[in-house]
Amino acid sequence: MTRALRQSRSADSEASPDTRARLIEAAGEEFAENGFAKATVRDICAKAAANIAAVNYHFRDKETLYLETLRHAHRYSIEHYPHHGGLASDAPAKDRLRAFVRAFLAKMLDADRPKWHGRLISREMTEPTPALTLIIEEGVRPQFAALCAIVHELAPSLKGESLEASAASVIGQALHYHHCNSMIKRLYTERKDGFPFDLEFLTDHITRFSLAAFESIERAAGEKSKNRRGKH
Amino acid sequence: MTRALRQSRSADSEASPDTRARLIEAAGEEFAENGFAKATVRDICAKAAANIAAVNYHFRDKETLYLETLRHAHRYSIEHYPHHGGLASDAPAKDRLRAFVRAFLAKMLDADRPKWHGRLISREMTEPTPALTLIIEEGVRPQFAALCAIVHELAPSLKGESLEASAASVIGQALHYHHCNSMIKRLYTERKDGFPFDLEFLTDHITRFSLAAFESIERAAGEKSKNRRGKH
DNA sequence: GTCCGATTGAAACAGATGTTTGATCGCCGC
DNA sequence: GCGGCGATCAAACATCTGTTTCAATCGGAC
Repeated sequence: MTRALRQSRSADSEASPDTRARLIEAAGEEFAENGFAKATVRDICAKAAANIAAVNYHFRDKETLYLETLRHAHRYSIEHYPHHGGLASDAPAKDRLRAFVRAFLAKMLDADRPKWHGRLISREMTEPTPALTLIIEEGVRPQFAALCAIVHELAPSLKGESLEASAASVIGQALHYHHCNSMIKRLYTERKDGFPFDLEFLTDHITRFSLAAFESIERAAGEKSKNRRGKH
Repeated sequence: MTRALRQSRSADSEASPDTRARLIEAAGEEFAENGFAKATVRDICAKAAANIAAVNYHFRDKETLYLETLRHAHRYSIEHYPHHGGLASDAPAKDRLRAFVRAFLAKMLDADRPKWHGRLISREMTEPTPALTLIIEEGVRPQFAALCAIVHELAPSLKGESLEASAASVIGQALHYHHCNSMIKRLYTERKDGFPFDLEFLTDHITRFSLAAFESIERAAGEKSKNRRGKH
C-alpha cells in the first residue's frame, strides 16, 4: 500500500541528491529556534524549498525527521568539538580543563558554523524527548566521565557525589550562558556595548573560577588531613 | 458585541468565587509541565473542572491566561522566597550567600508547595515570551544585584564584568540542577538510590564550591598586590 | 522509444486546538 | 414574581497542522 517508509538509506548514505539534506538543514534551524512543537512541517519544507509531502517521503514523520536531525547534530558535534579539545590526555589537568570548557562553550555559542547544532542538543537537555535518550547517553555520559577524570586530578580529595557535583558545577556555569542567554543579555543592556559574550572571555572566566574553587578545596583538605595527622 | 473582555478585576481582587483561581492553578501546572505551546486550553479547563469558554470569559486569550498565571507565580515567588532568605542584611556575607543559594534552589525544587511556580519562571528564562520581560526584569534584576553585592563582599577584588560573571557562575550552578534535571538524573541511574537531589545537599555543595572559588581568588589577588607593592 | 522505479507536486483529509456564539442558570434588588 | 446581570454550558466555527493520496515528472536500463 503506502510506499512511504524508506527504511533503507543507512542514515549516512548521501543517496538523494539534495532535498533530504536540505530538509535536515532547514529542520535543524526551525527546531532549534522554535522547539519541536512550534516548528511546523510547512515552514520547514518552505525553507528547504521542498514539497510538504517530502518530509513524509524521506522520513516518515515529523518526529522521525526531528530524530534524524538530532542525530545529525550529534554526529557533527562530537566530530567537530571533541571534549579533549585536541589536547593529549597527558597534558596538564589545568590545560585540559580549559580545553574542555572551551570545547563545551564553543559547541553552544559557535556562530560561524550553522549554530543550530548546539541549540538543538541543549534543547534536548532541558526537555528530553523519549527516544533520543540513547544519543544523549552516548554523547553526554563519556563527556561527563572525561570531565570527572579531569576534576579528580585537580582535586583528588573530592570523591563520589562531591566529585560529580563539582563536575556538574563546571558544566552548569557553561550551560548557564547558553540557556539564559536572552535573559543575561537583557540584564546587561545598560552597558553600552553589551556583555562581553565572546568565547574567550567566558572560557577564561569559567576556567579561572573553577580552578580557584578546586585549589581552595584542596588546600582545605590538606589542612584538615594535616590536623588529623597532627592530633592522632 | 462580544462581552468577552473583562479588563476589570484589578489583577488581585478575588471577585469570582472559584473558577478563575482554579483556572490559574490548573494553567500553572499545565504550562509548567508542557510549555505554552503544548499545553491545551481544553486540558487546562478539564483539570480546573471548568467549561472551555471559561478561559475566554475570565481572561481573553490563552496568552493572557499564561501571562496572568506567570504574574501569579512571580508574586508568589518573591513573597515566599525573598532572596535574603530571611537573613538580616548585616549578617556575614558567607551566611548570606548560603541563604541566597538556598532560597534560589528552594524556589525551583520545593516540592511541598505547588511546584509549578519555579518551573514556570525558569521556563521563561530559557525561552522568554515577549510581554513578560517586565515581570522578569522586576524579579530577576534586583535579585541579581543582591547577589552581586554579596559576591563583592566575599571577593572585593572582583569588579565590573568579572564580578557579574562570578555572580552568574553561582546562579548557573543552581539553575543547572533545575534545567538539566532529567538529564542529570539519568546520568546517575547506575547509583542505586539515585542522586542526592535534596535541597540541603545542593545548597551545601554550591555554597561550598563558590566560597572556595572566592577565597582562592582573593588569596591570589592579595598575593599579586603584595608582589606589586614589593616590586615598586 | 519504452518501461520502471524513484522523486516531486498539488490537493485534500483528518484531527486537534483556540475562539466564539447563543442559550441557560442562579442570584439579587425591586 | 420579575428583570437584569454575572457566570456557566454545550455546541459550533475557523484555522492550523501532520499526514495521505494520486497523478505528474524525471532519469536511467533495456
